[in-house]
Amino acid sequence: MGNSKLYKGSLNTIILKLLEESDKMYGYEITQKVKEITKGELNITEGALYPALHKLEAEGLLDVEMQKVDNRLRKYYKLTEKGTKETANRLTELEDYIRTMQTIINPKWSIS
Amino acid sequence: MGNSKLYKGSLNTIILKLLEESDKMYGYEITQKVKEITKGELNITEGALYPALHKLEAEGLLDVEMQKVDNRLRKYYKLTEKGTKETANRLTELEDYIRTMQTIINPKWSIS
DNA sequence: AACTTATGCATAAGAAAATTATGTATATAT
DNA sequence: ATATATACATAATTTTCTTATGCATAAGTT
Repeated sequence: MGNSKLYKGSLNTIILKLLEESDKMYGYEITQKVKEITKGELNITEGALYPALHKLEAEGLLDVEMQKVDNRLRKYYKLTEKGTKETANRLTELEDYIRTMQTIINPKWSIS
Repeated sequence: MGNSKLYKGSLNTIILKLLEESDKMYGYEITQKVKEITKGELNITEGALYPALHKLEAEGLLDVEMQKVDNRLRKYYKLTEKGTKETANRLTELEDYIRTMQTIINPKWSIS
């Protein structure tokens, strides 16, 4: 259990990105989707996911809608307008971070 | 101050990578080097750097050597043998993480 | 029928790794 | 004289995880 690869700070961006793609999702669905697209590399733990969702909701980035399926309760989350804007910012930030990391890992300053 | 871009967990890998490149460096030098190669994007704070260096030393990944230059004390750090091996691991891990993040950000599963 | 795994949510305790704020001290530039 | 740069360090706090636990229903297994 635990992946030791989920670098702190990126979970929120992952959630926002998935919601941008899929319109609305519920928590458990997010964990499964991440596991699927990363081929098991990333396993979002519930202890990290649910508090993160609650926080994003509290910040006004997500809206919630309850739905009962097969006698089990689901909480569907979707981006608010504010959330859609913020998603773009967070993605840009993550892309910048990745580019920065690649600059350090794969230094061009050693070529000259 | 503070950059909000230093995703938690990657600082140690950055330090190790720089030491792999430069043989030996002192703390302040590391902050300046990172600032330089990232064009000011990443600013390592002292409150993060020094405890990180102490921890890496305690783990046996770094060796220390004091040196007085211009009446100011410098603590030069260099990789131990163990540190060199661990650096390779951490870099692989970071590359995996970056690849995973790119899979999520830039999804191929939306093409089909 | 009993048991395990999957689905679905939640929270609390603890650890890890930052930020922010200090503190000390010397050197250099204005 | 004063501010900025160099050089280290630590304490308090915050953020963000992991790990552990709890509840509840559905589906599959022995």
